[in-house]
Amino acid sequence: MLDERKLAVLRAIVEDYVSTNEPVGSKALAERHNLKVSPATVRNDMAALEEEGYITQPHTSAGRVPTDKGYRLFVDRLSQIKPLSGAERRAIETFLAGAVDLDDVVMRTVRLLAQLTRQVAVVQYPTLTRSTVRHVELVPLSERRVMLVLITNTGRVEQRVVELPEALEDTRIAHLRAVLNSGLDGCQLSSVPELVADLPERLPVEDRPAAATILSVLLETLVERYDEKIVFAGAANLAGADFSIGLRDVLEALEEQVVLMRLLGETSPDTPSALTVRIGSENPYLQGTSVVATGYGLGDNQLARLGVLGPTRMDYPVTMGAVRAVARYVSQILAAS
Amino acid sequence: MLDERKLAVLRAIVEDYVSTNEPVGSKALAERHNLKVSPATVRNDMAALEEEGYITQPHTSAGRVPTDKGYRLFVDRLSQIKPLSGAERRAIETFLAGAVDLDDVVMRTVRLLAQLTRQVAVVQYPTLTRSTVRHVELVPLSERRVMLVLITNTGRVEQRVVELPEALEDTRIAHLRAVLNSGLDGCQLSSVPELVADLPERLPVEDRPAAATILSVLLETLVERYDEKIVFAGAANLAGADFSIGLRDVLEALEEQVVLMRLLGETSPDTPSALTVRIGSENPYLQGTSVVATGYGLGDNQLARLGVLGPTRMDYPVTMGAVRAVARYVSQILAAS
DNA sequence: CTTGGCACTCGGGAACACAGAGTGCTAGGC
DNA sequence: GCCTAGCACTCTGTGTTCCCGAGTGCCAAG
Repeated sequence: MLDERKLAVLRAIVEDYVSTNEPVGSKALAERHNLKVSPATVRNDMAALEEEGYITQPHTSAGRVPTDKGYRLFVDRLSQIKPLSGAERRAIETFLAGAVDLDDVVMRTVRLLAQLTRQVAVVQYPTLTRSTVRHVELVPLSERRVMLVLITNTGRVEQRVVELPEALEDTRIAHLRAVLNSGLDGCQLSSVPELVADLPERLPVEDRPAAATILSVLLETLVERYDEKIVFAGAANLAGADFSIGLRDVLEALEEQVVLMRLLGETSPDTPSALTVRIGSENPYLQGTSVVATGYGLGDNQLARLGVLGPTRMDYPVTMGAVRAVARYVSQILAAS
Repeated sequence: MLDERKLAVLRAIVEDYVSTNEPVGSKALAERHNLKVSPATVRNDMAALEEEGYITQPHTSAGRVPTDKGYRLFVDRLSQIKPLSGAERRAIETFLAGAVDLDDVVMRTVRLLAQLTRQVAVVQYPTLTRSTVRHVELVPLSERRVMLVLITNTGRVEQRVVELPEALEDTRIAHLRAVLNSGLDGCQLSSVPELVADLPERLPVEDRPAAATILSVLLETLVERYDEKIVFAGAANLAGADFSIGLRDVLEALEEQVVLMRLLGETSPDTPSALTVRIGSENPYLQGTSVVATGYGLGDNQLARLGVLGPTRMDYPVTMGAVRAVARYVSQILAAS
């Protein structure tokens, strides 16, 4: 049905349309790419491609524009991910290496990605769920108040102030701390609830109320952050772009953690570092936009996702290259720290 | 020069223009506000106001539009800050009260302010400079690595991983921790550098290298965050608005911490809770926009600033009311926690 | 000082024509 | 059987013209 040349025509249409933002006609196409056939032949192929739903014309007698289905075919079979230049790679490396803490890593990553792709970049904070406990700290603030600090292997720190039901001496807090640490150190966060279930029973009876309070806050901390923090940058890049939906809708979506979360999608367990590309209407949450995303994190243990959001008319090979590269580098940084 | 009626005309022009977004003519003006004079008289007054530079006409024979100078006079002398409704106040209170930690307080505040004003809201994190040390914690991570945690009276937590020059036993870390806390507890952050200057000398000589390393990181933490974190929300509200400069420029400015910082301006030491209003060209960093900002924080000890950014054509009385109210409530919340 | 009258100006929308790009179709050539 | 050249057709976008109406400034009268 679609021979080699028709595919070449489709590829040429996508490339031209992406770079010029204008419907591409048969004549210009035959000239710019050396297809070695006449415009008339190209027109026949275009008619076939349109018949199959890969391209469409905005109005009679304008050039052709790829449909979502056309972009999909392009991404899946007609294009190759474009690797970054050496200069870009070095720039990424040095820029990310300068980060001082997790906040800084995430912030730098999202800015970098936005700048590299000239799109809106979205980065999810490393999820607690699969990370492990590195340390639990209890800091007495006053007689009846304790600060609970949870440190994970990704460098994330969560803290909560806990109001105790009764005063607790420092030595008893120290004991509790020791018990918590010996029980939880190195464990996956997701397994913490089971591990602490019977903990109060192993304590002296007079410590149990305080321990129960602290534990309930600890569990809350785990649950609350299940739907993770997520940040974006590069909104300025939306200014020029034209979406089929309103700019306002896109900006609103960007400020909704939940929507962003769904846009990034889920990491497939078998191929954690694969790139996910959702094109236009394939995207259920924000039609008219495309999302390129991937998981990142420590080794195979992908902790979170990052990606970019842009108009359907996007340079997919370049964008995919940038997303993949940034994901790799930030994973390295996380592993090293 | 400007009698009562001319001022009334100016006020009417500002109010009408803000609500309709169209140049306002003499006839409509005489009708809508009962000025009890004829359009012709209004025209004479308008001519005088234009002569003085308070209003201008986009083109010959269109209505009049306030100039920056006109808005300035309106804000200073012709309008009253509009208090929020009871329902709004209660909504603010309950919404802010639900915050779990400092991040959450700031996040909720900025969203609230954006929603309330339908503009872009900007909130600076409470500055470290004037806040005080509540606790310093050293957490041994491994033999040669320690996590330094700094907790302030505003609930802010800063953490850094410190690589030690040599292994250090837990008991010696505990001792160092005790020394640090007894020396710094309750002190203003700005005075920390002096306080720790001679600290290594008071320690056993074998602890000094480690102590020096830890202290240098501690000081870095203070300095690094001097230019504070700052967040915004409500970018979607820019979609409808028309600035004299490009939307892209505004969005870019919003993502630059430094620019945001300058936009919010500085809190005057004598009148810390006063509202700052910068109108259009008065604003050196982002012409064509207006900024309404104020300090907030604990009592007279204003810690940081918050405000909104919008088009020059903005409902100043309402916006000022919202900014003032939110600043008060968030100050309360901070004081209580 | 205010008011009604009046001529003037200018922006914006409607109607219109036109050029240019692109198409589909058909007939002829390899 | 596929490719190509030619041709008539169909759009969109742009530039032009025209006209209406809102709004003004000025003047003379109350």
